Amino acid sequence: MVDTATSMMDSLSKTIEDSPAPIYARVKQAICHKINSGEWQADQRVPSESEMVKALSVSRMTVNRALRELTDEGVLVRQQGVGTFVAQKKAHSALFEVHNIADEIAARGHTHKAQLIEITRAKANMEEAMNLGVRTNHSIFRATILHFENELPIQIEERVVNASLAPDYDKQDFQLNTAYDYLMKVAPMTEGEHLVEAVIASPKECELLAINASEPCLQIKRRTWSKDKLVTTARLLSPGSRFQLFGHFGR
Amino acid sequence: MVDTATSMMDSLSKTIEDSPAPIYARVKQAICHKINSGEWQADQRVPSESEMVKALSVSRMTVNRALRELTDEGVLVRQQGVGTFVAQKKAHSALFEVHNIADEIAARGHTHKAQLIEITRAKANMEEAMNLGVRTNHSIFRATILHFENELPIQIEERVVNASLAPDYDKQDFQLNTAYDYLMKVAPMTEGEHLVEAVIASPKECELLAINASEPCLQIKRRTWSKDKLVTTARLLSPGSRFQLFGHFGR
DNA sequence: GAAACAAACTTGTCTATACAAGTATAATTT
DNA sequence: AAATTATACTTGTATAGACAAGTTTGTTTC
Repeated sequence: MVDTATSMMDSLSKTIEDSPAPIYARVKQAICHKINSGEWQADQRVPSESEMVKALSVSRMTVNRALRELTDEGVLVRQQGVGTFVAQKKAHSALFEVHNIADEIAARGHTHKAQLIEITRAKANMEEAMNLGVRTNHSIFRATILHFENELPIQIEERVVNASLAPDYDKQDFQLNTAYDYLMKVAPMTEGEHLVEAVIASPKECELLAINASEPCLQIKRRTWSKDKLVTTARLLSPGSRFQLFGHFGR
Repeated sequence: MVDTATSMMDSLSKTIEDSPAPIYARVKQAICHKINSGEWQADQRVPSESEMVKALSVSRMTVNRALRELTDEGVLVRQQGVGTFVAQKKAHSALFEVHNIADEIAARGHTHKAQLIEITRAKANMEEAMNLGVRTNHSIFRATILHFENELPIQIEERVVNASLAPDYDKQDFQLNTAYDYLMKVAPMTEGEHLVEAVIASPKECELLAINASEPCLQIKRRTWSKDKLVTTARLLSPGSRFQLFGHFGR
């Protein structure tokens, strides 16, 4: 319906005004806003690429990139020759909920203790910069913390924090694990990802964890964002015999 | 190094010849082949976009799309002004969203194969009954499947299925992995939970996975519900060196 | 030798245009 | 009215060129 399409496009073009982000990202944002607000319903046809090109005065490649990325992200569904439609919300979406390890241990009725192995303020090397999405030599904190549950070492935490976003990170009391609370306060977690694998710990790590060299360990690499900013990367290493990871998805 | 780059590009351009797939997809494939074969190592710099444009006689937009998509998939790491590098780990299996392992492997551009080790219809013993939320002696299927990625064993799947909810489970073609599709059809997944830990495989499992006895393995125990019914429990075992688990939360 | 500056290289993004392939709609023929 | 054909619309993909922004390398100056 022409009137409806015009109306959709008119408000869509209003939505993407005034932002320093790339145009393709703003188009994505505007579309998501339409969907999240309920204005565009599941299975509803989205304006065609050429309609968006006209309404937004941008190139088709830019519109195409926005729509394609939203399709990859499961927000939209496209079919060649037919059109683009709002995807139905998936029945399940699995998440790790990221918890404060102290709270997890307390929830088990056990006692948590943290031992700060080291913390330094430094300039990010190239790898750290890439992992944190900052420039090389950007100011960071590097911290290594050993966590105990009922006096038993349960996890080595190696963390790199963007010092710009958490300037007083090194002033926290790591024995009370206030560092976690501090991070949540200055840069509330909005997004994260984890990579989990089974590894063998290095000799030094075996010593810290009080395990022998052949014991398998669970390694979790986690990156955490606040809004669009990558706040911290962490590598968590736990003996397989003492640590499990639980996840739940669905209702 | 010019010679090395020329060599890289020469063989890259040979790799992408003769395929009906879109050019951007062929470029992706060729790059993945270089990486998976070990010819391009982690952290190694990949030829620049303009080098690839020249060597492959394709447009920069086409190359850019291939590199960008591989970056999104975790295969490559890019930094503006610096270059494109091979990422340190393979594209990882998305967990906690439950996917068909065959689809995950195909999405990486690899070949999946499944070998049915055994399947039997049986009466649930007490432990199986408890795990499935059914009565002891309830009718179940027990299946053990060995999954391969590019001819390399990557995972042992031990599964127990509630036969009432999936009566034709044993009639599926496990080499084509239609069992997964069948389960999704008769009992669509609405809820699940996972328990992940690092373990050492048994000698028999080491043999199936073609690993030595000291290699750490990732074990995932998963329970899956359809509506309020527990459909299946699975134990997935993968060598740490070949398998990672990825999770994402937030937007 | 160090610092400052310029040049070159690299990725990020955008525009315009074109053709391929698939589908829906409109027009024509029977 | 039904079938067939043509047209229009839509997404998929590709090319060429341009400018912005970031980084590295080379040159010049002190």
